[in-house]
Amino acid sequence: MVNFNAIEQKWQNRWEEEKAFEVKETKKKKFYALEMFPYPSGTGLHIGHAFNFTITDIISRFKRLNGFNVLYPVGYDSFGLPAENAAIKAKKHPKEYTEAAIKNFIKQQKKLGFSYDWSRLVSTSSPDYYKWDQWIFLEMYKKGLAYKKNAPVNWCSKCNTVLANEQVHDGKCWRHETTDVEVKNLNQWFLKTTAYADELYEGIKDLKGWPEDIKKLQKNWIGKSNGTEINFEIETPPHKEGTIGPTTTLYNVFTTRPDTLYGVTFLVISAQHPKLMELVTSEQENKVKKFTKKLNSVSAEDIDKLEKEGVFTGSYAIHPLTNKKIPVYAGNFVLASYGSGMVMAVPAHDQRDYEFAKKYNIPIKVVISPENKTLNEEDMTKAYQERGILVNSEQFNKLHSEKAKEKITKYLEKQKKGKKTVNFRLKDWLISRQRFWGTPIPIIHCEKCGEVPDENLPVTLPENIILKAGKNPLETCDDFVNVKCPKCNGNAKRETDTMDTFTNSSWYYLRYADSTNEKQIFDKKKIKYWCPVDFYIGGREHACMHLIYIRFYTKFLRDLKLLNFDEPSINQFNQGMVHAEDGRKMSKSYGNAIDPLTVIKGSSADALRLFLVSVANPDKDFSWNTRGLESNHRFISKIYDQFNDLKIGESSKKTEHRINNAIKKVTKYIEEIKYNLAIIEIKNLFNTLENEISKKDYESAIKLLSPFCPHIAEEIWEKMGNKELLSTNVWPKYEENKINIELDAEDELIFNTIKDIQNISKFIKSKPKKVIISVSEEWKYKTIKRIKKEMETDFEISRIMKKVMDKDHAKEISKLVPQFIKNPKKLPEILLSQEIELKVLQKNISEFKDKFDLEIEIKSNDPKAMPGKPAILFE
RNA sequence: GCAGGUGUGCCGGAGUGGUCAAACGGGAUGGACUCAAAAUCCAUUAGCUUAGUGCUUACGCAGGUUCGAGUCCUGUCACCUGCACCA
Repeated sequence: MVNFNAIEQKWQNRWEEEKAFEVKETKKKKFYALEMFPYPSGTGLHIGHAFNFTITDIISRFKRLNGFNVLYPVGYDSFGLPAENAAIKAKKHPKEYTEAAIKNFIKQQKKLGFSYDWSRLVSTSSPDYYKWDQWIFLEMYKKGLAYKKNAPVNWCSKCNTVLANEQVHDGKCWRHETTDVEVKNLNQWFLKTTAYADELYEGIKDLKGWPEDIKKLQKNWIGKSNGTEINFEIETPPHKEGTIGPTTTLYNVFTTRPDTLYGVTFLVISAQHPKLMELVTSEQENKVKKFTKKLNSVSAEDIDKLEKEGVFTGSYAIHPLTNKKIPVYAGNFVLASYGSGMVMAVPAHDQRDYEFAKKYNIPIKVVISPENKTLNEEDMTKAYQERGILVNSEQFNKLHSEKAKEKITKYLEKQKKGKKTVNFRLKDWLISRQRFWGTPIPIIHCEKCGEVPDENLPVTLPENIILKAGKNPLETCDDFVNVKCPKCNGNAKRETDTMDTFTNSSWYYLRYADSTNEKQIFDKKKIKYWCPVDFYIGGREHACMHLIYIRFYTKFLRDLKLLNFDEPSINQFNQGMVHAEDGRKMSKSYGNAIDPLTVIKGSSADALRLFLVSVANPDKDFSWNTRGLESNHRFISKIYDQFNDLKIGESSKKTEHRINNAIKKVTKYIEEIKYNLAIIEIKNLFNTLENEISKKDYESAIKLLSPFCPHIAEEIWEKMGNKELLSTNVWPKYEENKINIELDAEDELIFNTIKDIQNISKFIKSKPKKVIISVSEEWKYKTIKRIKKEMETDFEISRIMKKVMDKDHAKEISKLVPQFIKNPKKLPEILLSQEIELKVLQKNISEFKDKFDLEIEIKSNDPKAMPGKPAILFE
């Protein structure tokens, strides 16, 4: 028995000793392969990680062999809630917990044989790293891109703390099953992602190497819409304590359908709108308060799952064009954060508004009519949301919607009652977290000077502290909180919010290029050489958050003149999800999780790697399957055994063809990240290898295998007498002239004919002495006939004959079928292969004789032969 | 609710307009080898069949485009994923 684990250990040690994958800037062309760095959870590496890293390692090894200077770094996104929770439970500092987890991760990653440059390791919870997070924050702060404002959070009154969405279960606190989670407004830090919204949106179309679905998701997420901002005057009721009478205030609403302006019969303000209460009359106050309270008991996430509901505020707005009074409602379906948090409602032409109007008996007014029809309010059962011709719209009647949009907007602009505007769905990024295990925000609050940036970086997390459940521990840590103001040296308090961990992961790819720089965030020259990332691989779930944040940071740092490119990565790849054998999500709670290390112990790292990428295209989900793993392990053992029996000498023409063809195909498939198809080629190659082969050809075969199974490949490579590492050798080149498809056709033909003879032998139950193979004309021209028939029905040749054959065969066949002379290049491959079959059949009579010890005769153009297939007759 | 995706033989999955009853793998059945098993190798694995590169029915369901659809379009159903404090 071969001990694969020992072989793997041997090569992992060699790679490490020789620093085989450590890189420096050189004159060579670079390739930067990056996987989304993991959160080092206490439970260690799972199969999903192994899958992600294997995909990236394969492309890294492939590019390295192809002469690229490959940067393939490794690191850990080590701040975060789970470490904090675990630390609370274990009464330890999260740092301790995190360091142990990272150590475990490193061990596991090494066992899988990834070709990382370990010297560049980055861990975001280390002050050397988060110092630069704070630095970026301050740069943003200086530019007005980091600011504070009120925002809702989930709040548990028992814990007296903010809850993450994850800690809210069915509207209750995760630790207090009977306590409703409240929505509370806190003053929090934001990054102004909206400042780059337009560039983030418009830049999507230039992301040529990104998958279409990710681009679509981002587009919808950023949600650029062109529309019109319309000013509505609202009569504000007298304030309760105030003595002033009713006043009018201007409120803006955003709409993409200004053409429906005359159909507005009410306004709806978001129930979460900060100024909502200013609009509420004393008569309506109780009702409104009751309504908002009901909403507050629901977690923010669930609000849009509620039925569309609302309540009248008591106030009326003035329609800007008709000057009519229209009621203002507070509603649960209007987003406070989109546009101005208030919408104009056109029940006749918007389904949500329609339902709302029906519910509260608000009038419906048709202003858009389908082209040859009239709409009637009474007959409507749902809103007419399509474009059409304007009616009931005074001077704009008879205009088409699109034209009317323009005209109405222009008219409003003239009247100073509105303007053309662009709106984004993208919100500013709330980065404040009321937690301990994150990057401290480097701001000091001084009573005299106000907010003062703390330039004395890094602002580090306190170390001698035991975390407790509940309140943010930083708040109670006096040493951390009480500081002197950097400006006036008076007493001041440090900001206790920490940053969202997504800030850490928004620029880590840059730090890898210069991970140990203490003086600056990175050396611009190094960045210029290594960045942007050539291949960025990770899960699809990051499409809308991480992948937007990383683009945002990139653009910001570019504007600081630190980068000379606009986008973080050239190519993006998203691997599928790994499901357990039972089809469910792999998870500890289901008890169906698979530990990669256990798998390796039972078979080999190479088998695991091979299996992970052989089942399906890596961008598809796939299910774990123990049998599949075993069969891959067997394949590896087989190669190893096969090598021992192999005679290194001369390759036959067939072997040369196979090897060169395999090089061509495997290279193409790896480049397209179609590893599953590459592996099929590799397996076919090894399975059909003849036992004598030239050294060069066999080495090529091993090289093809090496990105997938680097350990066994190195081992065989060494046994062949090579002293240098295979991992840093050169990828084989194929020779086109050695590829000869006729050899494949020959194989197939021989194989089929043998099969036929066997079958017929069985049928006649006796061994014949002579076999006559007769071929009909019809067999040869069967396909031509079909095409002719198709031509009779006015059929376009060029469309069907996409598969082009080479000139020589085209000529031959064009002699037979004059119609094709016009377009000989466009003959289908079907014809080609059958012509070859005929030739090869004749060429290989001798081979049949040897195999079967019988006489074989071939009759061409036999009128008696069956159409469709060469007939085989026995005597 | 909004957005994105997926649906193929017993199973996992290739496949993007014609060489498709469908690559490759797994399972199952039969056979070879063996005292036996494992491993390995070969065959079969939609139905019918006069045994033919034959016919019929098949790529979620219902329509459509086309000479031709697993592949394109429309509708529909089912499932999966994301939705801004998990990372």
